[in-house]
Amino acid sequence: MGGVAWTEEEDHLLMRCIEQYGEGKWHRVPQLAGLNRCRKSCRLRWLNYLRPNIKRGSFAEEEVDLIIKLHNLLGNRWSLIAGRLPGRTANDVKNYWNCHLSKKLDPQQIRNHEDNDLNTKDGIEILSPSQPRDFAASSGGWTQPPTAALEAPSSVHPPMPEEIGTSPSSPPPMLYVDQDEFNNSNPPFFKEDGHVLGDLGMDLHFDGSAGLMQSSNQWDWDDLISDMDLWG
DNA sequence: AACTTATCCAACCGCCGCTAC
DNA sequence: AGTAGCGGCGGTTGGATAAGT
Repeated sequence: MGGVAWTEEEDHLLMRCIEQYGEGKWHRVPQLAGLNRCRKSCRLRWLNYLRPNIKRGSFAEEEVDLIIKLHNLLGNRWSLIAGRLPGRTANDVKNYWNCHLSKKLDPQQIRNHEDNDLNTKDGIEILSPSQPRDFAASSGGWTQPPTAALEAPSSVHPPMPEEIGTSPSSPPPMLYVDQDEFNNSNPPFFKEDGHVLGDLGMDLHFDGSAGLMQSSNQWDWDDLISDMDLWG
């Protein structure tokens, strides 16, 4: 393996420690469990192998399908993708992608898959948010509508979740969308007095002058991006 | 049977954001 | 405001095993 493999005894010690003290406080786990492992190794071993209800074995067809869709939406955000696959870990999903899908699916195949599903829905193109982690610093963020959105108003641009609602000073989440698209759209934009009421417990407001949508409350942007999948 | 190559996947590494001080 | 410590994440590594020659 890539590193020193865990022994049965080590697994036992770790499991007993978690049972006794619970998850979290990983910095204390090696000491509490009497393990000669770093906090990260303990956490990883627990999350990827020892945790209850972990599904092992090959991925079902539906799971693979979902991985492809979610990867299209979320990029390499394996923990988020894994969150939508009960019993699967981020490492599992990542490994599966790297071993199977990234090789078997060339870009054109992935594009075809997207076209058949949710990426071109009612003329609204959902772009993959595969932005760099230092997106805000490198591009100045999206506090102003990006030029591309103005030039291509039919696009909806999901911003990076990291840029949204992560601190009190963060601007509210926004979607840039053309007003005609908004006015003529079927779900996912359920309109009511200028507000957009999806089935996600969100209240989105369309600002026609700015050409953007904005939420009136804090909500999980990752869930929106993921749940767009469910609107199909 | 022996060797080489490809594949799989558990584990490690380095970085990031958050929080407490 | 600056910093250290922490949890968490994604990328990469490398050993085991399967498949091919």
